[in-house]
Amino acid sequence: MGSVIEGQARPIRLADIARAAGVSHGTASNVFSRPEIVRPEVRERVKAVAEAMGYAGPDPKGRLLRAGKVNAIGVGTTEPLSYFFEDPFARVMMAGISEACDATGAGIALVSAANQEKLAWNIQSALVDGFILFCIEGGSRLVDLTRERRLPFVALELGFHDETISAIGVDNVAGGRLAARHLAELGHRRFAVLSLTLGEDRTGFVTPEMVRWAVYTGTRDRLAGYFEELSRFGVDTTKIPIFETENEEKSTRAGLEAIFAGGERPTAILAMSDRMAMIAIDWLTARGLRVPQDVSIVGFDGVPDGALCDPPLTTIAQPITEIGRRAARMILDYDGAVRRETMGVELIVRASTGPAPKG
Amino acid sequence: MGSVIEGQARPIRLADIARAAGVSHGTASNVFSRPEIVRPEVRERVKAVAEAMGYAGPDPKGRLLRAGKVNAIGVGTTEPLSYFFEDPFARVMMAGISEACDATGAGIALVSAANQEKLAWNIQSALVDGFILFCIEGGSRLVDLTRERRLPFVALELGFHDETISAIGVDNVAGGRLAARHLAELGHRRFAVLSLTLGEDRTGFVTPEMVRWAVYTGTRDRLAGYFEELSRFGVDTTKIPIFETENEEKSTRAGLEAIFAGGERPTAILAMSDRMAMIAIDWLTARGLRVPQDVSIVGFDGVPDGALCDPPLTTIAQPITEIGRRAARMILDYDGAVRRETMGVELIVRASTGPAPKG
DNA sequence: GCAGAAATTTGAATCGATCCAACAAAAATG
DNA sequence: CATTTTTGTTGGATCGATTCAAATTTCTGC
Repeated sequence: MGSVIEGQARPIRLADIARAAGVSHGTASNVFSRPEIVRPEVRERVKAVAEAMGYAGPDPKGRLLRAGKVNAIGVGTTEPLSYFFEDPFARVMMAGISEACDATGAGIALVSAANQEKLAWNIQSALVDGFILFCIEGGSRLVDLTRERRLPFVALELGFHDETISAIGVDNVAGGRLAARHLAELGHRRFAVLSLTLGEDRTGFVTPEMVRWAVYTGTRDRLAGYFEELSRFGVDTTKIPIFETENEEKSTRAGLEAIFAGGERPTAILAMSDRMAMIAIDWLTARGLRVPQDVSIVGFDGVPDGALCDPPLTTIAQPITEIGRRAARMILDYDGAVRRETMGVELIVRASTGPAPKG
Repeated sequence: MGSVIEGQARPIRLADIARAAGVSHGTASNVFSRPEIVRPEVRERVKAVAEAMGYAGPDPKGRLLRAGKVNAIGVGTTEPLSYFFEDPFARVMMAGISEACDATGAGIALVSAANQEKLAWNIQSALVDGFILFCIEGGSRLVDLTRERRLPFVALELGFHDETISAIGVDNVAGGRLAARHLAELGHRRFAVLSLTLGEDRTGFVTPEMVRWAVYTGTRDRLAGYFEELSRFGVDTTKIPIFETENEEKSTRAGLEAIFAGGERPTAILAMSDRMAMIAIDWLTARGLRVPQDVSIVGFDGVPDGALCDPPLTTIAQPITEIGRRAARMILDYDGAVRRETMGVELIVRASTGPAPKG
């Protein structure tokens, strides 16, 4: 009796178990969430009934509403989800985030979406206690969207003027300086810069005017660091070509074409990411230019791949894992305060830089 | 009036907005989830009130309970979370999963935990519509735990006899054969096997007896493939040393030590993962043994790193990305059926294998 | 055998939304 | 102007659990 022909039975709820076992839902609930406070006899009976009826255990959906905390942190980006598993920088960062999450048993929810609209929806409906945002291209939209959720969040890279949001990044000016000084001390005087994006959605040569209006202050600061230091060595920085790329194959190669098309070829390249630096090594080698004998290259980031490529890359290393760990901790230990942390960077000299060629 | 001294205001609910705007909660709900059915005038008023009160939008926790679907798929493993970002095989697999998720706008929740107890809790309380399980070490516990959630799930690698669970993997016997034939045809007659785990938590040499009782039939099948094919070339397979590792640095090196300690050194190594194969190349090179002149090595998996190492790795490539895509699709398009898919593998000849040394 | 303390159990309230049948108002039709 | 249609709004029921004050049962000690 009871259920009739009914083919598809709907899932069993805790209340069904309670009824079948002849106890109140309160008690049934306790059997699962605080078993020690219910009399052993009753506890076993309820468990037996649950087992017999094929109860899957308290549904987290229901629990969640009452409990409030999801115990997971969301990691958002405007790139496709595969970015997290393919980009070397993201991977190291995620490893750091993972570590902090593992330590407290929290989960990680990856949030992204192809188009603007879906992204908004996904951010709005992500079941998380807070967000860590990879603020690359389109970062400001992402931040705006996230802000509306009114959940704690941290931006990776303090790429915004906005002091009201928590962020964690590195001392970009110092990094720029370190890279520039290293090359200048090796005798280089003719430079080119492979730059990350300054504003939204564009690539190509950059004018000083555009630098002034940069949306991404991280990019701007690295440039500032490069130039301040080079000036001290008497280099005329207004002559240095700056090519803005999207930090991937195509636009970086285009940038190199453009840079080497000119008459006065650089002997040293300042790349704002290891990714671009490695693409540059590749491009140069393919053209018969030797690294570092003909052209020296300094990267930025310090991803593990940089140590493995040929020649191994000289770079400005960020404490990527540590940044990830801290970002996760900020969300996990959120106390309502806005935190902005700046981490130090380190010059790692490997084989992609050498003395400037004579003449 | 109303709220008094009260420092910490509790978050605004949709009902609060409805009251403040003088509409029913039904209408307020519609303003956010189906704005087109509410009169523009009312809609704007409610939105204005929401804005003014600092409403964060409908809380997904509430929505979830009613909707039932989370729109996210869980990916579980017994390894720490960083496994997903560091292991090359896992990364390619995740890229495939990501692709399928991106296509439908679903999210990915990473589930793991250091200890047994936490893992159980995390699986039980993961907010997902289904699971994809990385069944490596400790896979059976993971499967048991997941089964209790009574959500759809797919095991990666059909590493279990159990025909009642959905799984997707490759034709391990065929893969084993392909690898073995390739080496045999190059003239090799003395072999050694670097094996993945057969049962739980052990490393060391393996006896035929143990192979018979293998928990992980994937491992067993690869072995079977190796041996069947080698027999056809007249090799006495009972003499081939099989060393079981945990697919990482330490135990693999230990295995190589053990294998090369014997008098009769192999001229060819069958490794059940690219990871082990690459560690082996490293180990051999460090001992002054040339690959492939002195020792040939065939890997298994076909991870991208294999093409980049020195010498580039000959391997049995699995369609890893495709497996990931299909696994995700199985969960996303779940229809209640148990599906078991077996994908083909492919021999990719690169430079880690060559003719057997004379003598 | 009984008062009082301790241990369990109960059931209503709550978490924050969505859904839908019923109703009301406005617009279209005859 | 009465009647049907169309369009919008309402409020109760529901999703599946947890919580907690109050009620009940069991245990102690005398």
